[in-house]
Amino acid sequence: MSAVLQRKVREQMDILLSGVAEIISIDELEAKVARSLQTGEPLRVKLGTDPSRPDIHLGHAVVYRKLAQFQKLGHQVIFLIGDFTGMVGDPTGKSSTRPALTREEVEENARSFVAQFKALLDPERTELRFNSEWLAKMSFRDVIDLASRYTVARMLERDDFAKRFATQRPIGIHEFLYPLMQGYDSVALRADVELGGTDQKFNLLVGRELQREWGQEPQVVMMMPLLVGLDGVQKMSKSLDNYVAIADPPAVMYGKIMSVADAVMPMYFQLASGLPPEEVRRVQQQLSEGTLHPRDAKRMLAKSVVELYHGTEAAEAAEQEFDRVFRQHLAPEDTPEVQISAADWADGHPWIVRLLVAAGLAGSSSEARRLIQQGGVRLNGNQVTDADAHLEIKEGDLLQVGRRRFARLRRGRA
RNA sequence: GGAGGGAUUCCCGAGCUGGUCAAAGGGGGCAGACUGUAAAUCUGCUGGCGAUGCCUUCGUAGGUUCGAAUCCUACUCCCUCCA
Repeated sequence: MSAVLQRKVREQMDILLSGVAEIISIDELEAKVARSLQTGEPLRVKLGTDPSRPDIHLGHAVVYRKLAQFQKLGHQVIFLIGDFTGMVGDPTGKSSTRPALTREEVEENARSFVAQFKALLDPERTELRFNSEWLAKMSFRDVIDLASRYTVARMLERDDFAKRFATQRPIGIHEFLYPLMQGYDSVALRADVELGGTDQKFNLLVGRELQREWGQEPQVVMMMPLLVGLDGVQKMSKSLDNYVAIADPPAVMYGKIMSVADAVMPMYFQLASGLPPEEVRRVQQQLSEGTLHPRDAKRMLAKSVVELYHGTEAAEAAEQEFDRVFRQHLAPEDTPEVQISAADWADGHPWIVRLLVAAGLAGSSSEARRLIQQGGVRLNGNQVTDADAHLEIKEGDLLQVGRRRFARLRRGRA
């Protein structure tokens, strides 16, 4: 290997290995990168995704950003939508079966994915594929052939299967097919590298085995750390509602990140912020030394993440808005206006309970009463204490429940 | 194929010798205090209704009873064990 080539390989490897949780194997990746540089043939880098949930959150983004690095280095990235896989229960989940999607839904979700990852990947240079392309064509004979390439013993190496088998909980035969399908995707795509979270290890490795069976060079598998959710305990997921979607509007995104547990801030800086590694290290050090207030660190974090997806201007606006609402306890700039019907308006002297329900700040009059009793209701900043009160209101009055739910009152026509 | 266990309010889960059960406890959520926006902690609330009472809820449909989440019958759905 020439010195020049060696240096180029080194450069790519430095970038590609940053932030990676585990890779199998470094040597194989280095060899592939070197060969790619020599032949000018880009590496084929695969990322599979579940199409049933088209919301990309910061946890996914960790992997997407790694994919983007490959793309920037000139490699061919393949965004695989597992539309066929979606019909089988995913054993990684809590044995909940994924819904089968219609053709239309799949296509719509695909568009949604592209729209979302535009902030990270260049759609023009991204190969978008669906695994039904090859899986739907397989006959039962083909499936048997595929199944014959793997053994039950090896399947049971998978942690989830092993546990369920040991505790005599059911394992559907079809669940064995799931890793096989994902692995076969790598064969069909002739993947050089497959990316995934650390929880995907088993499936990713099956891809290597199957590629060997089909006479291909096994893919390198690169696993990214799983980002914990906002609660700082469980992994980020939509169903746990502890996620930040990359499509979240700036203000929402900023607010969510400000609510992240302090303990996981360093991890967020590392995996989710757009800040360079040196900067991240500096912040982490200052935090541990106590020279940087955690709140200020979190502000930096929130701003940098919003900046990544929405730009500097939006990030600054989000920060100002946040300070306004949460530090100064003022109503947000864009306080939602609600139309109060004439009946509920009651000539400017509505029953407060009714008003709260009409404004959408309480789900029922019982709830409205409770909120008042607990001292959580304010009209123009004045606490309302009497649930039977008929208060005087006028256009533009501000009704507030709790610390952050506001409504600007407007008189409706009807 | 055989034997048995269970379905309770947003979730988990008591209650099931019939009334005192809108139903314990925990979780989640909401509100209040504290604060850094938090987290942790503490307190309260958590079916509906212009309400010291009334209405609807305990898998579904019937029945017994003055009265049923609690007893009986049928049905539906889950689960465990044996084969």
